[in-house]
Amino acid sequence: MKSVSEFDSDSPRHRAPTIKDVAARAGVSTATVSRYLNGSPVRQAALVRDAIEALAFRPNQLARSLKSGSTRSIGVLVPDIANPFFADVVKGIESVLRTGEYSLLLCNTDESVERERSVSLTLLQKRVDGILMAPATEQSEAPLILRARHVPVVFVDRRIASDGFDYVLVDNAAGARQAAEHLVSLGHERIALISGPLDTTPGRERHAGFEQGLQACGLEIRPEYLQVSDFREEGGYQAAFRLLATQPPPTAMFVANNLMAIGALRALHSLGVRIPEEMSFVSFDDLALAELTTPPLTVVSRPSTEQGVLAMRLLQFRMDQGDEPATREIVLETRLIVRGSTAPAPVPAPAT
Amino acid sequence: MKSVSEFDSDSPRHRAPTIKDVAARAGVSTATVSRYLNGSPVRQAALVRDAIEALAFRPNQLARSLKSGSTRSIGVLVPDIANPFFADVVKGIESVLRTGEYSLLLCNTDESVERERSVSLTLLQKRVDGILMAPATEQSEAPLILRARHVPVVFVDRRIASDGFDYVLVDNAAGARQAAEHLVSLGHERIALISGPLDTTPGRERHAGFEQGLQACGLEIRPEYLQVSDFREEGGYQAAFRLLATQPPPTAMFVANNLMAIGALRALHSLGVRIPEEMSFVSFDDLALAELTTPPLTVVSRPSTEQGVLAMRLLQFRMDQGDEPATREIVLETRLIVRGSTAPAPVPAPAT
DNA sequence: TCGAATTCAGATACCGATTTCATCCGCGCA
DNA sequence: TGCGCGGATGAAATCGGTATCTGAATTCGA
Repeated sequence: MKSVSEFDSDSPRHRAPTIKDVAARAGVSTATVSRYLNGSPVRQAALVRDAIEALAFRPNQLARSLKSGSTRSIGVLVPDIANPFFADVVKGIESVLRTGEYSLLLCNTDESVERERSVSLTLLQKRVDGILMAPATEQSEAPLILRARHVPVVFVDRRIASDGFDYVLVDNAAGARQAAEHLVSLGHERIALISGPLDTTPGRERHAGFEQGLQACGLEIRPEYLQVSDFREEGGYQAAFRLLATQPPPTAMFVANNLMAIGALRALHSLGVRIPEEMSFVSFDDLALAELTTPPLTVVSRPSTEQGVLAMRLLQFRMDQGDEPATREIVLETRLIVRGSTAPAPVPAPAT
Repeated sequence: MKSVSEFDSDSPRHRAPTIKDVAARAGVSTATVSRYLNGSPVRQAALVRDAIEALAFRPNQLARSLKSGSTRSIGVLVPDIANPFFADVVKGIESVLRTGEYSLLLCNTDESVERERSVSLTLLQKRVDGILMAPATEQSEAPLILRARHVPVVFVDRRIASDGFDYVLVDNAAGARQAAEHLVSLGHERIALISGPLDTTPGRERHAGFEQGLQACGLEIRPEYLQVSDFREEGGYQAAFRLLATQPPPTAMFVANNLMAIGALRALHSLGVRIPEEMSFVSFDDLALAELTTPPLTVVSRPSTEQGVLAMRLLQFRMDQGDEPATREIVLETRLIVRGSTAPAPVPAPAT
């Protein structure tokens, strides 16, 4: 083999230039280049700058992170990025990230604890500086693994059973209660509920809040009017179908999230059920076209993007503070937006 | 200061265990542990396994990546994750990732070339193995920087001016043409267009396709019926308002994406314009509630999630193949879904 | 003009893994 | 019993940066 020293030293085929290449070109040591990069005063600054420019050198963040212990990246675990709510949350997170140099590692968990676990381990290996997550269930163990490793974790929208974590939540119970009271105040008595999984915070709290709201008005939810579903469009579709098959059918329904609401509406639509004449309809979470449907939808709305923003701020704080023991919990307000999909009950209840 | 050697060596306060800790505990060398981790036959396998178990050791991916040159992560650049289309694309990407051990670094570019540039540089420093992006404009320079560094890049939904890249696109022109022909076939002549930015592929192609479609039917778009907007909801709202102020107003409109369509619908709604009696409405991209509005919306639909899946597959291929020169271009079909928001023109055109 | 204080540069250890290379061990066979 | 061989092992180099330590050069005051 002939000598290829020229190739070796001068034109590293596809190799990204390293600090060594810069040092050689500028005629200084790598330590000096490193100092230049980090703002220390360097006499030959001009030479170093030119060398960096000429080679289009970009310091390898991996090497930096390995030494410094900080990767400047955070993990975000959401059940479903195609759910507009979580897309909004992620957008909120992203908008705060932007100010710094952090990156966002996004993971879909598909509501699966198994996947949540494996993804958490991967993030652990990748040494993210912090994690924002909406756990799959309240019994998720992944967060505990993370805490054992002292990775800061902030929960968005959902709790887990064990405490000692930071949270950014919304007042699900109050929102659902408002929805219940609204329906009752319109004279409804045959009221149905399409719930989410009861081992998730929003599922449980919205369910409980709605029942509470009814009970406060002296009503109970009949078993046949209760459908526990899965927060998915298809689940909402099926549930609505089952509800409509009961005799007599309900005159009002509350659907516990946006995707199930879409599914339920599709079902009502396909059965030709008129809203609100035959069925009053309220759901949790606003939807892009909610005010443009006919009738426009009455919903329990909440600040989705803000949930993301606040969660990221909390995580920032947590990452800076290290092991501050006090935990923080932010609970945002929901708002009932009454549009046209709810109306007085068709057969007025007898007055007391 | 007193000696704290016990702390140093025995109870590493918050430090994650390293391969060295495992080696010490198992009484072997780090090389052996490494070999065990990578599947080489090791005599003391049981001891090593126990040590790993006991310490809950997880190899530091940073160190691995530094040595191997592969980070097992890819960057994804989208203009707006809150746009349901891009959320679907990302979900598609994610679903392919899942099979392997890759992670996804998500970046919002907000349609800004400046932000796109800075984010690309960050990803470069993070040494991602590949990048999927929907460039902000066709003149984006970020991809060229990436190519200079030999990072595989696949474009989703949008092109850039320079060639030599892989693409997963949809046939925007055909979709827009179909929309145009559909409106003309209903007898419309006063047809308006709300376009996206013309320096983006979908903006340009849908615009051109729609004009072509009209021209093929012997129609021209009147200047006052043309609004070039920005793919955002607010932009669509404004544009629709301006269109409705013309005299005479158009009897039909085509809106070039989902968010602008929502904005435009809001405007029409607030002005009390009846659809389809006074205005036929078609838009590009399906929407979650599109078939539940009254009337249900006629749209040009396309396989969003599939675009993500295919793009990720292409990137996988590209990352495996290295510097295969041949580029691939996948163009998916659109589909016109005629629902109720388009109807015959109110004043029939005189027959030939 | 000399000595002390201050800067700045270079050599080198280090972060936590992988990998090469030389060594060593046990085993089979003569 | 001795030799050779295959396979497992440990020491050490390496990836690309940062940080410490030491030595040299500069500056300043006396």
